[in-house]
Amino acid sequence: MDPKDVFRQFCKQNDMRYTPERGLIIDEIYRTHDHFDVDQLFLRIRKRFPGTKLSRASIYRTMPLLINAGLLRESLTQDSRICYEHTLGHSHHDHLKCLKCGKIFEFFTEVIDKEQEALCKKRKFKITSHMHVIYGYCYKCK
Amino acid sequence: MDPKDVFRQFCKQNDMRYTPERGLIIDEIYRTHDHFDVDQLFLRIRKRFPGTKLSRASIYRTMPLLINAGLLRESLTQDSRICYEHTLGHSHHDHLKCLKCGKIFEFFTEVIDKEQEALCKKRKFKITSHMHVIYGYCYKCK
DNA sequence: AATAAAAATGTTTTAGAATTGCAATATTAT
DNA sequence: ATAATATTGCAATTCTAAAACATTTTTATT
Repeated sequence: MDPKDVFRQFCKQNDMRYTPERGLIIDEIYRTHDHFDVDQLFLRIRKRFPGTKLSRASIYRTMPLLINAGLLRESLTQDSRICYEHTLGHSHHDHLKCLKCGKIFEFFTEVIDKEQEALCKKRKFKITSHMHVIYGYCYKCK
Repeated sequence: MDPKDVFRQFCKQNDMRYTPERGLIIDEIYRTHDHFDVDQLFLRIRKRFPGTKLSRASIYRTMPLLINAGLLRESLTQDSRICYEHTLGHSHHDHLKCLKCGKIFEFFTEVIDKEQEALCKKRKFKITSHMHVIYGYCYKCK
């Protein structure tokens, strides 16, 4: 399903407007599978569409909307900036982060996932999301 | 082993001074098992010892020292503030965080720990630390 | 004990990301 | 077309964390 359609739907349901700026933001977010922060996204859009004058403020204001719409989630924070990654068609995963080169690798294991669920069930804790990051050195840097 | 002794040792080894302020900070950190951020710690010390005039700056400067000394680690970030928890006598664990009441629960499972190690071995990734937080609603709030 | 050298402290600034206020603009509904 | 309302961009503000710097405290040496 197209993320922009999802957001159009979401806008209708919440008395919000699907604007060109928001469309632009979603476009750029879904153009790649990379993690990004607000400033990087801003610069990427600038570069691709030198004519537009989309402001950082709009991006800041749009992020929580996209999160609520289920299109985006906060990912692992780098250098004190909040990082995001899109969720549609991007299967669930967690991260390995190299402390030397800064590179981020994704991982997923059934075992951990199942164990998480079992654990929460036992504790009567209703999971909505989670964050799991392993820090260390990648095969190149260690 | 007493955390203050550990830090005294650490100071000796690194040409640093064990000052009353640092002692005060360690005392307060080890008085409870709670997670805390710099401001909370500052206020706690203020309250307990109204006479002292320890500054936030000193606490900010002391945190990395305690981390290097192995007494403290960064824990889960709340509301954009860095949170810490002491490590001595506080066995390794991860966190469940309730999105409603804000309460933090600790958990540990052998299975997840082992799986992490296996996964990193396979990928030739050398682990130094990790962060694993599950968000959701606790048994009281859901 | 007195003094010099070094480290740590508190106060005040600064840096930077994120948020907000507000006037201007764009969109929607009538 | 017009009124009502949401969204935008800019500028100003907030807030945490980190310096700068002069002062105080501690240590080492005599």
